[in-house]
Amino acid sequence: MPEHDNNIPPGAQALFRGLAVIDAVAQGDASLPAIGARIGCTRSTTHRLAAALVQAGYLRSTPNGYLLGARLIELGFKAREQLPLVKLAQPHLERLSQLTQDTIHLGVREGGDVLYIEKLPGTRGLEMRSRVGLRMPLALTGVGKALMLDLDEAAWHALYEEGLARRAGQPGLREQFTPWDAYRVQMREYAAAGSSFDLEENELGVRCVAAPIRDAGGAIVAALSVTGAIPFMPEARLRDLRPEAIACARAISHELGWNQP
Amino acid sequence: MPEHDNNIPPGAQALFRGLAVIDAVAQGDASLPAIGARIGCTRSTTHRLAAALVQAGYLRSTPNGYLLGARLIELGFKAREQLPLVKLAQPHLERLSQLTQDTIHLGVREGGDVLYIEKLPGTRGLEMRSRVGLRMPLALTGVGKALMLDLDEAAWHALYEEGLARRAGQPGLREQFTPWDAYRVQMREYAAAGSSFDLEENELGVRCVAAPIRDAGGAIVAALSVTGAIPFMPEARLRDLRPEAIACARAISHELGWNQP
DNA sequence: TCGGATGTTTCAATATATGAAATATTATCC
DNA sequence: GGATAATATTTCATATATTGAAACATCCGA
Repeated sequence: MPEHDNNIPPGAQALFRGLAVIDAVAQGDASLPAIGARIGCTRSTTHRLAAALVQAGYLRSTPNGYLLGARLIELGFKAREQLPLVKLAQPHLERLSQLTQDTIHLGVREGGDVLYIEKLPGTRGLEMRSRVGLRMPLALTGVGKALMLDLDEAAWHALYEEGLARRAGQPGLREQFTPWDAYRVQMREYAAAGSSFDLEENELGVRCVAAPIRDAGGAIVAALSVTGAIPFMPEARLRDLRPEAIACARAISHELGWNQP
Repeated sequence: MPEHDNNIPPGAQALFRGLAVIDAVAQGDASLPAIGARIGCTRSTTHRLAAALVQAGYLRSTPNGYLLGARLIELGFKAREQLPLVKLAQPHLERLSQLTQDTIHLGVREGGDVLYIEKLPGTRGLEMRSRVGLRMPLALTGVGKALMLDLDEAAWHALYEEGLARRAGQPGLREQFTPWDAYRVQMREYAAAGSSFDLEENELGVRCVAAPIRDAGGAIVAALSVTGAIPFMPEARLRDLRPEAIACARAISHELGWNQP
């Protein structure tokens, strides 16, 4: 539920309403009344915007409602190509994948979320829910925590709270999530080590090691993770994988022009 | 270069201009003057729309200009999920891929283009330019021709001309493309056989067999192809692959509720 | 240090998007 | 199958949101 900035910028109400229609459809609203209710517009306005979006290929109109259109598929892949990171990181991720046999993720920060921009499935069978194009709260994933390593504690706390709030209402809710005190201690350790873990906090039965990728200026611009189901990820193996993940991330950082330790 | 219907629908000028900004950026325009020139707006208007799109995550603003934003990655993958076809066809395509070792494509019609919605790379090394999210003129590709099989000759001719016109100005232009008379004869044969070929018309050194996929109403809604580089695709093998491609397409059609011969 | 190009903000004028209401279409129920 | 509700689509007067010009700021390369 990517919360569009609710403050509509001046002079772009119609555009924003149009984009809100796309959002509504992306969230599953298929009928005009449903879309209209979500974006707060009358039937005629909603219809006009939706019709325009269909004409532009951003939506398609099926017998049972509106769906996202083919133009978005096209733009989505083009957008991914415009991230030089994906192409550049590919060979490194492949190598890591073959080395570990596990699932590899690559993600970037997008507001308070991590957005996965690449996933190499891994050869151990077991599939996880993650997919390219999926968003997850930063604070609840290994990749997300790696993206947070350079932030200060105030920012950690804010993202932690935001993540927990977002999780409320989710199906797999675990009532007693790591309390903030313990979380902070962990994050400090991760920051010191230059790599984070995720120990089933995000998805039951799934663990991962993650490491940040830095650009020429040293800023964290992405993170990768090695992820696996519990049977393949005992504590010892996680520790062993850590240097591998860090090394791979560093190699990619190097290609981006980062040369510091 | 997906030509948006130039007739803007009434009451959606601002929305359409915003989408035009996205298009311009997708086509490589990075600066406001470039975008403004393409969409025919003043600097202030262009800036306002672009700024709004950045705020919405549809664009991102980098030191050297605008690029497509992360929101589009997200929506692009979601759009693909909303095509039940992809998920449904997956296992069939996998089987075909393993059987043939070649590259498998799945595409749908989008205006006068074919839009690839799935690609299984194949294990023979040789990579081709095609990618998921890419558009190609219908008339110039194997998948495209399979999507055209049910149309009449007038439609074939229109798409043929459109395809040739589009190709003019492309780098790999082959001056003497199959003339219309020969093309028509080929298409008739394809229509009778329920499967099309592409013999290097689209990309030098690449050949494929394609077959249409039909929905419950018998309408062609997609097509798949088995594609390979010339060394692996002698005439004889192409002929042998034809029944395989047809069978696979038919199996998928069956899942869509199509039961006729 | 300058000059040209690009990015950003302001504001009055009006073209444009808006919602109410009327009409057409489709689905649902008895 | 016919009546009824729900949804889709079109029309149109109104006011509001969008527009472009112009002023201002900022960034480059010379």
